Amino acid sequence: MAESPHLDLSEYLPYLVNRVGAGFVAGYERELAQHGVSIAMWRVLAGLSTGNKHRQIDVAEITSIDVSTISRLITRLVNLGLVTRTRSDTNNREVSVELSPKGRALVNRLIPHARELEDEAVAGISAEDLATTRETLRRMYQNMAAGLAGADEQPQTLAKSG
Amino acid sequence: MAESPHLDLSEYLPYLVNRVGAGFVAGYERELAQHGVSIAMWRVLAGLSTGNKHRQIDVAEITSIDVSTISRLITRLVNLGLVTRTRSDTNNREVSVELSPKGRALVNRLIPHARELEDEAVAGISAEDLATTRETLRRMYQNMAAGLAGADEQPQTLAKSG
DNA sequence: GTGCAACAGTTGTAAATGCAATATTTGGAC
DNA sequence: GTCCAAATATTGCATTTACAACTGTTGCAC
Repeated sequence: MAESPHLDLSEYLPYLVNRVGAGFVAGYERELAQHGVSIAMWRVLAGLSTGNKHRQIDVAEITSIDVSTISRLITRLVNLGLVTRTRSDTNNREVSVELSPKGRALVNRLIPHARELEDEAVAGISAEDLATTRETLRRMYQNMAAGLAGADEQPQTLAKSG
Repeated sequence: MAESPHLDLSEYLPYLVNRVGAGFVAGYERELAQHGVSIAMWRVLAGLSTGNKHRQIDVAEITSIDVSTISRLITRLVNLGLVTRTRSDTNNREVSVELSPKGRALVNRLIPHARELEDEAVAGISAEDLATTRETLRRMYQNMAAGLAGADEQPQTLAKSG
């Protein structure tokens, strides 16, 4: 008779990671609500604040949110005046999504709170350990992206909520 | 005129963490589907596999899933025969949730795959860095739990999806 | 040029989720 | 004992989400 396998959650990375992720969400949600945006919207805005123009498919990749959800989120953000959506000049099936001045201003107001959220979470942890953790998380992501791309079919982005 | 604040996502922990979390979800989803369970169900089963009996509120805390969602999830798991739900002997408003033998067997079958998922994600990363990362994630979680409990009201668990 | 597969985005639909309201039970305070 | 607030679970309901189907566009192969 084989031994029963056992999973120690306090050592299991998917558990540790997702639990901290949920903590970040819970911690930032109320702040965002005061500014009239959801976590998902914030993710889109934060994604748009980096780099230049983005297609919706790029935003989906950056945020790990499904393209159909991105489509609807962008519609709402456009209606809120935070984002502009224009047909790409070069490619007529693509769309160019950008922060509007109002959206940029909102992001600028939110970023300090985002920093604060991170600072509170890492209180008492050494800069060295944090650097190691960041690098490890980046490498884990690379490993998973490679693994998903290689696995049978399903060559696309590793999306799916967060 | 104040400078525009800027958020470098590749260094921002909430981003790095949630992106890896989404990667784990994407990577494990298909495996779980073959066994007829969703990610949320797996989280509940994994939570129940540790320790002894659990009330639903305990499961909610462990899994970072809302109590109302847990209530419905448990109902489905009971219907699948994977879990038993009985009124607690000692306290009649509580419920005792346990893995059934069938549920235990399923968890035992799933755990090796869960390990594999983790192993693939950490390929090429030193044991030392992983230990640091695990410990850092635990400490971040503690910090956030403390922060949320202290903040104004809202003394409960830092739940909310994952 | 034509045809066709891949790409980008949108929309329909069913399922999952969270919040608020509710019911029930418990454990003091008095 | 009675009363009342807190704890636990469930249910109603509106929102969010993902998957699949669909439309339109592009870029090749020929």
